[in-house]
Amino acid sequence: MSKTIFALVDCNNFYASCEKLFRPDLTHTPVVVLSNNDGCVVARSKEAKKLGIKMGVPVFQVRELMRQQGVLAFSSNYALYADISQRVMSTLEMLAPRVEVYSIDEAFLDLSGLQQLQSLTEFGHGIRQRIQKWQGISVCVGIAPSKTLAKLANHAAKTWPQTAGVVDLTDKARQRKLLALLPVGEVWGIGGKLTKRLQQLGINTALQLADANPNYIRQHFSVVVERTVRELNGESCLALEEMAATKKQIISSRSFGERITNKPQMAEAISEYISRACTKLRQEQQQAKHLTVFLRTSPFSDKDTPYSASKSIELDMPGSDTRLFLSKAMQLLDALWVNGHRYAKAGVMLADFYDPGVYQPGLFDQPANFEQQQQQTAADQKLMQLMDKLNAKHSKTIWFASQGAKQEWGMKRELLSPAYTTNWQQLPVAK
DNA sequence: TCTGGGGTCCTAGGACCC
DNA sequence: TCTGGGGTCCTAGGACCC
Repeated sequence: MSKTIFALVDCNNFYASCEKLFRPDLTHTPVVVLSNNDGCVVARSKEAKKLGIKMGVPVFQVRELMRQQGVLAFSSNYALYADISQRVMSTLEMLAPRVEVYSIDEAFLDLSGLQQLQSLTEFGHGIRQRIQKWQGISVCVGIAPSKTLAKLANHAAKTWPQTAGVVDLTDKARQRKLLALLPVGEVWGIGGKLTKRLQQLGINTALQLADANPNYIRQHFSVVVERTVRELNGESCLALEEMAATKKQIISSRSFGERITNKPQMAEAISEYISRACTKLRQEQQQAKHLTVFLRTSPFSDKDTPYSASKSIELDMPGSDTRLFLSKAMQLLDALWVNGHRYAKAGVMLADFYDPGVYQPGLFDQPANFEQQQQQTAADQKLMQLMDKLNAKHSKTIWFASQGAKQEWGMKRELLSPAYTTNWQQLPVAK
């Protein structure tokens, strides 16, 4: 049995690259992509990075710089990114036998056994060339005996141009050389808080973390960090997961384009979120028994009195019918709503999932109700299926009146690019 | 004036039981 | 008056990721 080898393939500046795909005129223009409501910078082209625009900054803080430097901004266009992502992932699936789609712009590949047949570095370059040619997206490839090391190898491939976008970190000496160069905060799973605590113990580099005693780390931190230490030493603790795990919760929430101060508008927003969450729930072919609704004012404002509240409810039986969750959510909203606040955000969460038909009623539930409920459920399911089918073609073909037609509180997306690949009306035109 | 959204996993501590 | 200890389950909150 040969040793496991992972590759991490990660798209470079993914959202910004997607925006440039159909705009050859922007090849050398600095481009940023904004979060919902055009609030923060969530992606930057390499030109924008060079200008010092940081990931996650609020747009208003860099607006002047962007104007001076001619940086072009786009609202996030998830329909486009998801479509390009799918194409990249299918290409990877042709090139490697086992692929784990880790996020919209990253995938882990299992390269075990490949070493006997060809050079891993060459294989990495093959991936880069193919995706560049077929999708027009540039990727970097990191190769190593554990996922955590593959992440670092990828980081190295992105950081140092002389690697030409591929780093093979299967060699132990090479691993240690790279680890010594990297601050501990660059390690996958080590965030800001852990970095601080580790530094207090004199652990500043990735190599120092790798050389720490796993038991000591477990005592002072957790099993998670202990696993990271082992992974840094080339011991694979995190397996490749090809099958997407079934979700345990579904959240739908948004910041409002404008603050909400009246309850009917809030009811519209909550209805919209319930509708999205239930659609997702049915896509997952699951039923939920738990519902949470939450509202809050802006945590950044110092003139608004802060208010943040959530309430939950357990249904008698798990379900996926939008109407059922709508009526429960409105009850929760009645209990949560307080007049006089300027609400900035709200959302709903579904949890406690069951496969349809497997829920065991409790000892004291009324069996008589179940038969009735089940008959009703069959009809309800048909209705929901029909609705999902209609909305799958063109979202918002039909919707519940409570969601509101105008949605004045809705997201700001003033800088949206066309849906080049997912809408016939907006296909790119070759001139 | 303007600050994203959607997830997962782990731990600590309380409630409860025997 | 004296007032154990161990186990389980659940929840809230913290930390991380992209």
